[in-house]
Amino acid sequence: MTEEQGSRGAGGRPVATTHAAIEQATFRLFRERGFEGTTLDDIAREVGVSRRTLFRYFPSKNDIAWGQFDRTLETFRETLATMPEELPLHEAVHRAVVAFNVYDEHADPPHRERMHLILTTPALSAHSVHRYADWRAVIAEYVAARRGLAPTDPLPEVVSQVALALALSAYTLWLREPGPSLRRRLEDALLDLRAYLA
Amino acid sequence: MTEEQGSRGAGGRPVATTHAAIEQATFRLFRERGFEGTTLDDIAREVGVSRRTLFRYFPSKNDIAWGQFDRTLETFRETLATMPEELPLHEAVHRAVVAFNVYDEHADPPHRERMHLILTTPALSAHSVHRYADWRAVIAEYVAARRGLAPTDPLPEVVSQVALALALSAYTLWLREPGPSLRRRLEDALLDLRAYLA
DNA sequence: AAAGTAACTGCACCGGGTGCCACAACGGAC
DNA sequence: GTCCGTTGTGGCACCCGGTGCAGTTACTTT
Repeated sequence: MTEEQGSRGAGGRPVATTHAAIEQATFRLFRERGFEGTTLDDIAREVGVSRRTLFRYFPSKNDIAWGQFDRTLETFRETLATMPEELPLHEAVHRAVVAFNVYDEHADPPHRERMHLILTTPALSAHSVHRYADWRAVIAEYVAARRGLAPTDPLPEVVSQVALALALSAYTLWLREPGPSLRRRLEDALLDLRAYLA
Repeated sequence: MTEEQGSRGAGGRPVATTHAAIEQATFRLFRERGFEGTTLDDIAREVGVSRRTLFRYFPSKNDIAWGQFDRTLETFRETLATMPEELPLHEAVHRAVVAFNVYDEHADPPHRERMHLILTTPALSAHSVHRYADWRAVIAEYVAARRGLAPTDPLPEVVSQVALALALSAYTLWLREPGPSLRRRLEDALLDLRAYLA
């Protein structure tokens, strides 16, 4: 449930809802009526707040689907930071990516439902570019730090783009049919790439 | 200028404009007022048609920026199809990607301006996911055909995603500063990836 | 001149998103 | 208990992209 309201500054009107509550109500509606079939008025009514208030919690309808992704990015950054220096760069990045994606397997709403929604809804898959850019920036920073480069240099750019490409392939295949685990899909994607380039 | 109106069926009111005319007027306005600062009413006025008519030529404001991309995809498909069978798969894909992107270097509006607009405007870079998906599908089909797989199998999926990743890296670097040519950037991206994985 | 046809226009409407301001609900000071 | 500062909420007006529909315009054919 991930309680919110930690360390609320003194005074002021109490909040009427939480990110988590909005997220859950929203997913419930998306499940029933689909993404396009659900208006922000519907969500506001379901949550019990005004439409205007929704925008104080999420900057757009699209963003609700990603929840507080920026929070989990912090975890990702830490995971990368704690990778042993001895590990080859590609190995460190790969392990961190796997750890990051296997991590919130039991999130709420469930990982699979969220990713399925995102990857099959046109508006969401388009909007997600911005979340992916944030994710890539984390990788680019790590690569740049380890190689003494700027995050805007060629290598960090290429590595972060390719890492995303592999992750997206893995997710697409994983969501299409309930065969191998996501972890397995991620491993296989890398193997396929290596075999392809060899 | 790419004249349109080839083989117009008999009868009916003549067209009031062309895709090319709309594209040019639009880029002029984007250059002056920016993407967000330009409304569809502005464009319609500039072109000399009604707002409603714009939607008969382009499905959305975003799509104007890509022009008739689907046409150029046909070229891409043919380029791939004529690659020698003897060439290793990765080599064939790579050469086709390079040829495709160096091809319309002298397009109108200019290649560089278009790509800069697309990659720096948030709404456009998000929307472009759909064009990229079309582009990837062409690659996936080729890979599938050569390997006797379905386009939805792992290898075609991974290869098309990675090819896009490399292309996007190359474009990003190419647009950021006027150093090496786009062709060079594409070559280097692949070299960087190989070095990274080695 | 009339009929047929294809494209354009105008209008009403929907939904996401924003700026602005008034108001509600709390805690603290006295 | 009252007043005050604080902070989130609510309502409203408005902008803009996008769609459905119905009517009109301009050309070709017979």
